[in-house]
Amino acid sequence: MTPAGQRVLDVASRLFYRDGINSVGVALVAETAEVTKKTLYDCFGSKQKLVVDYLRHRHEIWWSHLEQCLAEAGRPRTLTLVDAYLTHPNLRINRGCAFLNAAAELPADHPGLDVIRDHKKAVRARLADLVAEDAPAVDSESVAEHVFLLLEGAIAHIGIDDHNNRVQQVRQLATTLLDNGHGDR
Amino acid sequence: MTPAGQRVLDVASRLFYRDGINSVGVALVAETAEVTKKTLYDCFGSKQKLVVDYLRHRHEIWWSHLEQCLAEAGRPRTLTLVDAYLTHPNLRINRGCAFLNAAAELPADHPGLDVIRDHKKAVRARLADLVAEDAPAVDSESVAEHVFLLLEGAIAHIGIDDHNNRVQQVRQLATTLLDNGHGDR
DNA sequence: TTCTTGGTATACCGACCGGTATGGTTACCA
DNA sequence: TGGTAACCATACCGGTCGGTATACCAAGAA
Repeated sequence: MTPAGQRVLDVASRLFYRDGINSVGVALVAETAEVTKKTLYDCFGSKQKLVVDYLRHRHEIWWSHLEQCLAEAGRPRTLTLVDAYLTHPNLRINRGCAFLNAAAELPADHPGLDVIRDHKKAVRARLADLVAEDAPAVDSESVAEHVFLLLEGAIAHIGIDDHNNRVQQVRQLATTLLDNGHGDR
Repeated sequence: MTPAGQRVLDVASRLFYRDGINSVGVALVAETAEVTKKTLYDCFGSKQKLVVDYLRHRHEIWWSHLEQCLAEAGRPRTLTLVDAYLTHPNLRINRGCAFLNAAAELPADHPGLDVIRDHKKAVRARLADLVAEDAPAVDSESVAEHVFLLLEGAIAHIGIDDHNNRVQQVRQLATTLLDNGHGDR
């Protein structure tokens, strides 16, 4: 990817997340990235593809941050995943989940929806791994689903409610779940 | 509200929820409601106000349905609230939560955001009442928050994932929570 | 009977949308 | 030396956006 293309992607990621995909035109993206529309279209071909790349890019940043946190962390690493939502330096999570937000405004046939589904599936699967690792005694699938739902609920509410400590609450709830394994059966 | 105005609001509710607020123009709303744009603007004044009324309308429909379910239900009524998300006849919940979706695409200064916050706060408070009623022994605030997060997570994923039984899972988890009161402290 | 209310139909406005066309400039590389 | 790749600037395209203007019509109330 060329420097200009990288700049476009970075700017698009920031603006799409902050203001919504449909509210941000390609002209604004190009102008903010100090690039001509021609260059933008030479790099991405269409807004649709730019949106897909935005989602993929966002996933990659988040995923590599997660894996790095996991590599450095001690047990239980399930809580490390929860913490990763709070500690991320690059993507400021203050408008909820970029993927849920995108899913809310993209048309039903947009290829970006596949990226969103894959992202959620990946997080959900990684979470199941970690729960199985942390609490082998409990029904890990069920506890993973439980924690996943809590997390999704908390993140969806970031930027809506004022009190952002919901993720912290999820952390505490997850701790209890790992201990006594409730949510099984 | 005049008959034409009512028709506009009904159509707008359906289209805004199905396709997203920013993707639906006032011209399409007017045309679908078999009404002139002039009539639409006589009734609502602006798209912004139409959006606010859409959210309020959606809340009122949902709320009256909930209260009716609660009036007819036996204990525990916490589960009745969960069920209400599944059983609603009028508003087909197949694209996630209308309020979370709207919050994802509205600009930060849109007055509709207040309606969204109020709606969520109301549901959250009603849930706390019901938990206190169903399980007086447990820390009702904490369990209510727990169930609320589960519900929000499940509803946010309707229309993204294929398997829609997440609300059913929440029902089961909530049952367990009411029994043993975990999530407290 | 006149006047207000709630409509109709149509045409228009400026602004913005995603996307394209033309042409020029730099810099590196064979 | 010549060519190609990565950019720049600008202007334009058809279409849609939210919103307004003009003019007409029908029914119920004064």
